[in-house]
Amino acid sequence: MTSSATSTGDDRTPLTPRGRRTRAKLVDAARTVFERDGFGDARIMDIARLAGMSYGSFYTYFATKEEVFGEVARAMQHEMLSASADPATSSPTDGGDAEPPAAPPVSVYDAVVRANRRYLVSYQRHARLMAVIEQAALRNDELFRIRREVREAFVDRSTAAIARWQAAGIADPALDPGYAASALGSMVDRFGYVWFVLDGSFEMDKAVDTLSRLWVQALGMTTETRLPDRRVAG
Amino acid sequence: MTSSATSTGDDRTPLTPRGRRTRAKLVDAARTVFERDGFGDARIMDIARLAGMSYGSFYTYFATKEEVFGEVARAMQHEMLSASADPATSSPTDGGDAEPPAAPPVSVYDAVVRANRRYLVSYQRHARLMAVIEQAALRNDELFRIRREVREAFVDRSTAAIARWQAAGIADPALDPGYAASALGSMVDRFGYVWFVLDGSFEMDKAVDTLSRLWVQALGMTTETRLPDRRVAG
Amino acid sequence: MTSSATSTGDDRTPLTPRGRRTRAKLVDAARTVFERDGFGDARIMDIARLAGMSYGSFYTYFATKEEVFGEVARAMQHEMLSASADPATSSPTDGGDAEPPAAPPVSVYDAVVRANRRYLVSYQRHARLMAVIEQAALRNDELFRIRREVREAFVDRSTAAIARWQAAGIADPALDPGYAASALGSMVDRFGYVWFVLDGSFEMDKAVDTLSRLWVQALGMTTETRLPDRRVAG
Amino acid sequence: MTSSATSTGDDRTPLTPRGRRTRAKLVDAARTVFERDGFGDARIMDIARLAGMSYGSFYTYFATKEEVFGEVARAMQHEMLSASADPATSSPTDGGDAEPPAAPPVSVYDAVVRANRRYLVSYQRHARLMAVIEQAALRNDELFRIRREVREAFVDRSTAAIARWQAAGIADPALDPGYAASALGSMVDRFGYVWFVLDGSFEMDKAVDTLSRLWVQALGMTTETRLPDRRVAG
DNA sequence: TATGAATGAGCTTTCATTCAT
DNA sequence: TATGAATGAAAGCTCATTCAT
Repeated sequence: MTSSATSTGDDRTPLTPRGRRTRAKLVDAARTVFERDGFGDARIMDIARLAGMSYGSFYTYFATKEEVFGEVARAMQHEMLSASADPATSSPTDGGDAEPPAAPPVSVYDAVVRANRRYLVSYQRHARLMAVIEQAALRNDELFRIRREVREAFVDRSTAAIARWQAAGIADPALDPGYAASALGSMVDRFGYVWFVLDGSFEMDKAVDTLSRLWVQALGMTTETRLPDRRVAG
Repeated sequence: MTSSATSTGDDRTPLTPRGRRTRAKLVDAARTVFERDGFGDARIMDIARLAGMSYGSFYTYFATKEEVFGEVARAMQHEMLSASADPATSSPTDGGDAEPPAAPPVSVYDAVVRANRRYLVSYQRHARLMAVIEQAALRNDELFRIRREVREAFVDRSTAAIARWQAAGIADPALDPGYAASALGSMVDRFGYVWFVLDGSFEMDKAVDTLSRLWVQALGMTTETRLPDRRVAG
Repeated sequence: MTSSATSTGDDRTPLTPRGRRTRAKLVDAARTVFERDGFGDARIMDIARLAGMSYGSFYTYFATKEEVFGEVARAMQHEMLSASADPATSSPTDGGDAEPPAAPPVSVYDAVVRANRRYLVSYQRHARLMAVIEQAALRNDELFRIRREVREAFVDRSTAAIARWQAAGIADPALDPGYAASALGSMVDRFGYVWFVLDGSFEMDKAVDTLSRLWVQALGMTTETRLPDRRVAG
Repeated sequence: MTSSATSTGDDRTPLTPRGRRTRAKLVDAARTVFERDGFGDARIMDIARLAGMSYGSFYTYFATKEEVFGEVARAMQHEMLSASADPATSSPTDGGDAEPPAAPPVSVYDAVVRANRRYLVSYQRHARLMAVIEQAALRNDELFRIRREVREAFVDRSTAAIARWQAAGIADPALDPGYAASALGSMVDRFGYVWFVLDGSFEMDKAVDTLSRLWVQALGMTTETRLPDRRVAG
């Protein structure tokens, strides 16, 4: 259980539509079971039973529990990643899938509000599973690596934005952009955890406003500070 | 008569000094093993062996694996709690055990710096175990309760401080103190996790400075803002 | 009307030429897999895959793994049996399929040399499979019976020859023909096993010469002893 | 199942007399079960049940089925090896354990008779297990190596004896001693197999006499040929 | 016929916990 | 108390065989 969550090389790819349906059912069921029980306590039999089949069928599609978990985890990480674009890099064309086109933000605060709301909404949907992945990553090298990469992708975007704002003279120049990005990213991330996993009681609009206000003020800006012109900063 | 043993109803409570020593060895060993392997993968046999005894002896002192884990967890939470006093409530008399007496902070920033440094230093020592407890808490009601209580103790102190600062007119009155305290507490907490558990590479002085600066600025203060007079606020 | 299918009661008997070809492919593949993995570790799936078909198809032709193994075993025993004719009973007309007609042997030694060479050459081709059958025969009554019958056919031929040579006054009369035939048959048989299965290093001509020399001398003859007239002995 | 039958490094050596007794019971039971079912079909549960305990206890003493099999196999190989001393190397002092001191053999035939009888008696006791080991050796490298070493020890002794007899002018100089030793060893070995495993019907005295007579005559000697003086040959 | 998905008996192995000494 | 042997519930995984298409 220490090294890898990838396929063993046995070709278990289903060949027929029926097989694909069955496999999808298993992945769905696996997600539910992992959310409920965590990785270690999840039972293959529970997954199969929830998917409405005998446990032997699980092995028609996956060699190990790790394998199906890796699939569930990768799918979720991808969703989280695409669901949250950093305000500094977001542009009118890269909005999320189902989101209605909105007017581009003019203030830093507006941009941060949008990003934080998206992140928290996404977190709400995935909270339990993220906690489970977090756990599992501590004992599985591949998951650990994925976990770090995802985080770094997030933080790198913020780091660049902060540096840009410092260059534009609107953010506190005394702050190290990397440290600050990591800290502020942690703030939102952990707030989501406390809220949705530890069952804190918060209200969405107020949470988004508070986090966003803290975010911009922490960097030495106000809720009125306007976004700098990207063409100048880039 | 050195072995003045006090009898209790619980027959697993060690009565003699020798028993107490043996029990302490087991708790130490358990902590090491839980840190290394997590709760689920920790084996009683490893704990007993590390404590230098046969694993049958474990059951002389603890009824189950959960029991010893609870003890390890409680001990750690206590250490964490006492090691980190909120800057707003800290006074010259409630400093940590071995800490040299320092001049009382005059600025909010100084107070926050002290608290954050203490928290991070403490986190460094307990990082792995905290991650393990976090994990276990998701599946164990008592641990979950402990976890929330500790967090609330932290947050409550910060909440009170923020409210006080708002009342004193030095902190942004638009912020909900509870939300802000939770968010900023999350920031420091999660930063520690990223640093010490996910192996981020940071440097202590810079980390403390950045977190503290973000903290006070987020609340609408500066690194120069002076602490209000407690006698007025209380 | 090329597919003149004859119907039988056994619904697994292939009726069409195409079916017969498919079946033959399975038997070939089975032999390869049994040689490589033994009976217990051979997997139906490997057999089917090697035969170039889905493993469900296997059951169109064979009801069980035992069944296909029995077929492979019987085919091999037949090959071994026909490949090695005892020197005493061989005549110019019963030579193997592809063997060029040779002058009939005049000495016992010549006849034994021919038989032993044929046996060893045949053994070389079948060594692994024979070992596998030997193994399986210990747990399967039918295979066990086949195994004994084949052995007895060999030994009976030698027994008769030795008795004839004793009657002709050229072989040691103190020997029991049955015991001697069994012992000398064992010698050649086991030599083949050691050579081809246990990977002993021998050289064909020298091995044949040594075994044949030992064989005739053991019976009290020399490499010069001439074959008696069959008409007299018969 | 392909590589090794050695211990895993976990120390499962029993520490108390009770443990040693239990372990011995398991080894005995394992031998019985392996003889009856072969290696592949032997069930840990059957072994434990026959030893009169729960199957969990098996794992107190052995990590795997391979491990206990290796122990059974090694014990048997050792018994076989010590039970059969080659006539050429046997001296009045190295007789078997329980054998009454006998007058030293004066003829080659006498010496061969003794060795063959001992070998067959020993084979009779171990026949089934030897067959099982033979099988298992084909799929386990360590057993395969042991198997070859034991065989080579046997054959080397005979090879040396034959060479000595050739030097002394009493054995056929046309024979390669190594080939001849391997062939004649195979003869006795396989005869035992046919007799005791395939249930041939033979009678001990006659079998020993026949094999011994064939042995000496095959080498160009008679039942009267006297042993050469070892001091001269050595 | 051919396919490949579905099934579940059957096995190995782990390890928390109990118990006899 | 301390020891370490004994126990068996639980789980993972394999693969021969059945079955729907």
